[in-house]
Amino acid sequence: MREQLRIALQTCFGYRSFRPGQEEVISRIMCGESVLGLLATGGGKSLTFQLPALLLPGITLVVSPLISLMTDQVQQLRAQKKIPAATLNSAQSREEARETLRGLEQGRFKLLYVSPERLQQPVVQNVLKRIGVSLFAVDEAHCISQWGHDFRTDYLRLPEAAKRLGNPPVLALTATATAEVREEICQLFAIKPENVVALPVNRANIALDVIHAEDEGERRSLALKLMDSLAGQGIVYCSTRQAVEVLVSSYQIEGKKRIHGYHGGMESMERMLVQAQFASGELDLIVATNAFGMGIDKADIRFVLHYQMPASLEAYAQEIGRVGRDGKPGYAALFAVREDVQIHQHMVEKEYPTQEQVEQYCRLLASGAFPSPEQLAALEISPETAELLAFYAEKAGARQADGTVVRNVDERRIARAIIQALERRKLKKLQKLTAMVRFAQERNQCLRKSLNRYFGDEQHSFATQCCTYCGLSRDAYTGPSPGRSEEEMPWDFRRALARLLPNL
DNA sequence: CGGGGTAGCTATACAGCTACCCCGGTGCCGTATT
Repeated sequence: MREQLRIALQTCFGYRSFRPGQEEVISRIMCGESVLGLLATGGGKSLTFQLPALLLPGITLVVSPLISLMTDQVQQLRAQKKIPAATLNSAQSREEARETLRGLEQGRFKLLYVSPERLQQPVVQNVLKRIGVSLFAVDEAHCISQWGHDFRTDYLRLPEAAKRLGNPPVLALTATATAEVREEICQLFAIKPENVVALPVNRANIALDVIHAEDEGERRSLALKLMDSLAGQGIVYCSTRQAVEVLVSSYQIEGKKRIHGYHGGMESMERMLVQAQFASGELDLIVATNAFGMGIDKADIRFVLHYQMPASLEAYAQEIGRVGRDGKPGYAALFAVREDVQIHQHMVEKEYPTQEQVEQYCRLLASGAFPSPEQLAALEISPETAELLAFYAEKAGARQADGTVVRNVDERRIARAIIQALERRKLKKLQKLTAMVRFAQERNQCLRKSLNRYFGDEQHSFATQCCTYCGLSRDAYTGPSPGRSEEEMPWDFRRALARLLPNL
């Protein structure tokens, strides 16, 4: 079989050999096993379901978190004309979606990309059931633990969907997962421990730096200097949209590089444009919230700065992991200011409903139906929170198969179950935050070891430089970057304006 | 909790200060609306 796979790889994709981990994953899938693949992004993750898609009889379903990821991949596949692929999502017109469904029924596709939300729709499930799903792939599977438990609960309904589709083998793929997240994914999809294919977490070519600053002012001047002096293209992560806007404006006053902000509050067209400009090298610096990341398939990003601390070491690892995929030296610096923990604490607090809100919600359930939008608004429960409450209420047995509420539901028991589930999640989030804080406040332990150990990796080798505490020369990463020329009119104009009107 | 914006005061400076208020991340989907 190994030989067959190699031939398929050569003839269909034009590669002579597999990259680390790929063959391992694919051969197990072809044996009908469910697999969890922990492969570095850019390491050819998508090939591990694209190749089986060609060899397996029915259709391969790919659950993907972002519309942009789905359209990108489908376009690429169509351009290569190797694999007939399609996607279903809300960016399409009704007509397009109908056409895709028709094509599916006629067996015109081998690969279908969908969001977890779309997969919940009965129409979609029925069509898939009829044509037969041979492989159920979940791309960026860390989203299950990262988002599933709070604002995208449909992620947690994936195992149920797989069951309804006749239990095809599942391939869950991600780049970063702690032992705990691995366990959760394995349990959800009944993946055997021996079918976890993991590559080392350690990124030997990235130097890890932590820069302690007393206050916001000191941090800002240090960061602005660093942004200007580091060589190559880079990303600066902030934890709020406001911080992004402010940092971009202050950089533009004196900074020399081509820079742009990026966050979820921007128009989707602008976001696409900015990402494309960064990819093509027309921008040197992106200042972003955690919205910027997935789907960035750029090998030569030279540095990532964390202007503020992220909410977990998972997020941190994912974000610095975008540096140096080409294997050349890269640099990651985290600015540590004590107060940064507050914003994350606030978000965790805000995210979950109060005990009283849960009780009132359950009282409404007891009256025989899921609360209406008006009732939810009266309780000051956001639509996202309502979704979360409905999910946990269902899990506690408050919902019947037809979608209505169970008669004479025990409101107290349901409320208790929901509150417990929410408390558990909240505690987990706070523990992750604590681990992140500990890492940021570290004053002598090797950062590489701390980070790798968090993910259960004991391999700590490094290529050029290790970390702040093992000794690090920042000068090694400075140098000229493409930058913008001084004569460039629009930029000079903008700079002059910024000087005059710093608040614009 | 803390950063940033703004109103308002002082009192003559094309500001500086304080007190106060507001807001804070990640994305599907579908329906109503511009």
